[in-house]
Amino acid sequence: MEIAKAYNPKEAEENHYRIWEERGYFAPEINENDASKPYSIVIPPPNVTGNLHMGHALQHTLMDTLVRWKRMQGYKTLFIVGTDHAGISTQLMVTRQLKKDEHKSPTDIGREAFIEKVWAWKEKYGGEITRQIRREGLSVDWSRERFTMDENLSRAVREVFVRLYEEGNIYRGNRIVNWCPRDKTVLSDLEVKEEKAKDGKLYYLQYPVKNSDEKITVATTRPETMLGDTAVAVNPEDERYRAFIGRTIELPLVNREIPIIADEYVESEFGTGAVKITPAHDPNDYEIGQRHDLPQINVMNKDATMNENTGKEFEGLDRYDARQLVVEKFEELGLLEKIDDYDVTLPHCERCNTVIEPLLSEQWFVKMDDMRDSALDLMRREKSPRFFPEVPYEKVYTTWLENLKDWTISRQLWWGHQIPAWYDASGNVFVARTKEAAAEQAGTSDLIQDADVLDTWFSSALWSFSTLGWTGENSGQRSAVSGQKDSKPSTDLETFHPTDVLVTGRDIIFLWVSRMVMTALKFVGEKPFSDVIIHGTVLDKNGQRMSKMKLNGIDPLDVFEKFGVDATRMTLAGSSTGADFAWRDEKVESFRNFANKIWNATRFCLLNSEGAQVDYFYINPKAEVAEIKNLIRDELIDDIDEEDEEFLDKVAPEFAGDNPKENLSIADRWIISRLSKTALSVNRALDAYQFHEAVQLLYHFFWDDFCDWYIEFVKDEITAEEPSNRRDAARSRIITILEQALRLLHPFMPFLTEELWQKLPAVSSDLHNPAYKSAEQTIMLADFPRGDAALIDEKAEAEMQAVIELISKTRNIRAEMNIKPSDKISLLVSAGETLQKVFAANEAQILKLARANELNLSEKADAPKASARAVLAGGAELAIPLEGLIDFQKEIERLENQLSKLEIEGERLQKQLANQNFVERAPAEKVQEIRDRVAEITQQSATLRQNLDALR
RNA sequence: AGCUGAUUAGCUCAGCGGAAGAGCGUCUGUCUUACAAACAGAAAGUCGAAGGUUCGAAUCCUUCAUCGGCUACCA
Repeated sequence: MEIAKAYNPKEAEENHYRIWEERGYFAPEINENDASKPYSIVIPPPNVTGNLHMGHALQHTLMDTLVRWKRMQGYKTLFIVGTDHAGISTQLMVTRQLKKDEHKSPTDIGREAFIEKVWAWKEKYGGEITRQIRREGLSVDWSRERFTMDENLSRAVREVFVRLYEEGNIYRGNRIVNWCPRDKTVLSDLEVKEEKAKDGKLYYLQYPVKNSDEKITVATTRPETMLGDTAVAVNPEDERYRAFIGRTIELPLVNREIPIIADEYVESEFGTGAVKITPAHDPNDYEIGQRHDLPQINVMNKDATMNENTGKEFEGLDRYDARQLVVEKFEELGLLEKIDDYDVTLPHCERCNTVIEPLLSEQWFVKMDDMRDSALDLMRREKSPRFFPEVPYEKVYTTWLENLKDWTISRQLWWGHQIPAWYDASGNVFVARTKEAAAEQAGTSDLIQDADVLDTWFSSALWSFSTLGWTGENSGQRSAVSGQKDSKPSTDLETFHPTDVLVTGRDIIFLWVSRMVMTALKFVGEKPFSDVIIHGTVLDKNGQRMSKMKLNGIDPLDVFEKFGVDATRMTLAGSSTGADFAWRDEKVESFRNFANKIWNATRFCLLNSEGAQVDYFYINPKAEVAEIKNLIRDELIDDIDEEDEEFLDKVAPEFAGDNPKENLSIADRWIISRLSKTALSVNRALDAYQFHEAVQLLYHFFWDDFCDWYIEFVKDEITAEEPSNRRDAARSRIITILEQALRLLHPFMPFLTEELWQKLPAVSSDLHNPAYKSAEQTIMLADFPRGDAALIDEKAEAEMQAVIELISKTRNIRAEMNIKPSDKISLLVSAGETLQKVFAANEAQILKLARANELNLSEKADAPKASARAVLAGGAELAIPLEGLIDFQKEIERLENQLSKLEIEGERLQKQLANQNFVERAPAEKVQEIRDRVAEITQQSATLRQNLDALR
């Protein structure tokens, strides 16, 4: 068989995905077993305009690993993929494009034409992210791909909006909101991020008090807002200002008389203790304004220029120019007391980084109280969803919910779900599922739809169920949208909701996770997912966050190119769950090397595979006997008495036993035991979402146990030139173990494992999980090894350990005594009867791996003085005669070194045993364990001392 | 300001009550018939500091230090 000397990831990555997809392996329908339990994950929908970054690659890897693992276990798996229309980002991008290509703004071409442009743009560029998802190897069901603006999902949005409105949980209100002057839209609190201003200043302005020479100084960071001041507030307890309360300020520049009021909100210690109040431009001032019934004077336009309320000098000026001018004017008037440097953090638009202007505006809001309570209730009652890691995210989630405020959902954009509200000529509002329904309510079709669209996260909040056909399209059954309370949910929704686990970053716990919980509870009546995995952040190699600004981002596609997708996936899955980690190419490199190791181990097996086949009974012969017994018993049908059973016991092994499957060597039983333990542990680790642990287990099983020891141990047998049953059995055994290992690795390394698995002799769909019997052969559908506890063989492991120790200590002596690799040596080993047998059984391997030409076993070896020595476990001793080669002084040092290490350990343990409290309180096994170890140390030390004496 | 997380070998990180691990790097050998992207061997850490709980602490508690994250406020 031709097989390349090194693994080339590209080939495997190009070949298999298309086949997997075409043959429908990703769709749940591939599962033929009606009794299969469902397992579902919805992908957090990336922005349709987006490109894959490391955060995606990480969460995608984790999700795909889980889905592939569960699919192989026979679950009916659905991995839902889709994209988000990402209102602001997409609109920004298309606007930029429009400007570049046609030198036009959206308003130049009008709403309808603009939206057409966005759709066209989406068709053209929106596929990028989905191509990248294919590149990652994600086993998502493309036949169910969704987009948040699909008709069905849009219907779900309107349905939810109308229902919330009808019960009074959506309302319109005039409030202080976060306004982005550049995008000219309102933003929710979560779309605003706080950033330190570069050179913040605190301006001290003096306001003259009417009918006096006195002035009150107020401090402000935004002097331009003084044009909209309608009061000055002080703390009622503040002695300094008590006399001023109730008097009047003559507001400079605008010549308006405003009152001096008292309010608890004002902190006397801060600034001057007197605060200018601008109810239309500050949330706190707004509150104070409400309490004192102050007028609200809006002084800004939507683009943050000053408006007509500010007078001729200011009108039309940008907010920062206005600020400058206000300060100058105050200076001219002699009313500018001082300007201090001041650290101030300002809200910025998450998308365009413009400084947010708080202003008063009419918007749509969702009242969250009821939904919030049910989410909190779910957590309290069922501790659901379960967060991984639980600390700190459960608390983060809960605390946020407890302090939840109403959600601003309208956006002054064109790209998105237009709000299903219509106005008649006199401004009455009609909220309905369709324009027709609104017209019916209104009694006229002369209606204008609300121009605003909904927050992108409004549709994302419904993702867990809107993608599964909540509006009825997948079922042929009646739609949930008909408005009839008794309508039934669709099949996908019934089967796959709630989903099993959500994998996401911590930045959207509030934006998305919590809202999905709330909407699913309300509209489906159940939680959207059981578990939430919060993964860490991938940082750059200096531990900094990756960002476009800093240009320190690492493009996953570059990494795929350089090291392969599988190596990248292993790197990502191998990072500790939930913890941030610094990206290092060296890490991927080591997994690239691992992939190559797997490739070459397989290559070795394949180069020696004539006469071999994958057959699980080679590593579990008892299972074959049991199966044959079952087959015969089934044939006999009628009552089977004890005699028959005895007969079966005798006959069955003969049917199975015409080959040497039963003749397992110590090394065979050892590797089978290791394999079983590994499989058990990998399953356990994945159950607990401990991906990195599973990765470590697989890495070390494959490289250390399988490659470094097992292959070396059976190499001679497998490469024997003469064909024989024995050789075929050995070849079948190793290839069967390899095949099991490939299955275990597949969820992490899908491409490599499929590529190699397909090359193995006699693989077929017989190896599939029973749920996929009629599918064409693929490792994707192979049964995931559960690990058989009955195949764990502690005796074989201990015996193999003794052999490994003998070889290792020999190698150690060779290296330390500078014995040339080509020089053969003799091994004199003294050991008890049992160990002698073990060593004898592995003589050939010991000689080969230790580069020795002689293994001399005895109860008590009579080694020449000129020998290098080592003590072994179980009271055994190794001596290597080195006449003429040995440096006695050096050998003495070696032995003294060993002795001192043992003595240090021995002393520590002795001390522990001397402690009455320890012996009485520690578990008996622990105490025994230490006693055993002390006994061994004592024996080994004695031997070493004897050897030393002999040398001196 | 509040709440959180981290601090373990030169680097990146596991381990989270029974006594120190990995990968990379370093040093020494080696083309030993799958793999030099490899093989064999070795060196390297009073587990941030100080107290406490415990028979026993890297692991639990308290305080401190340094570095992150989140939330809120900021006239």
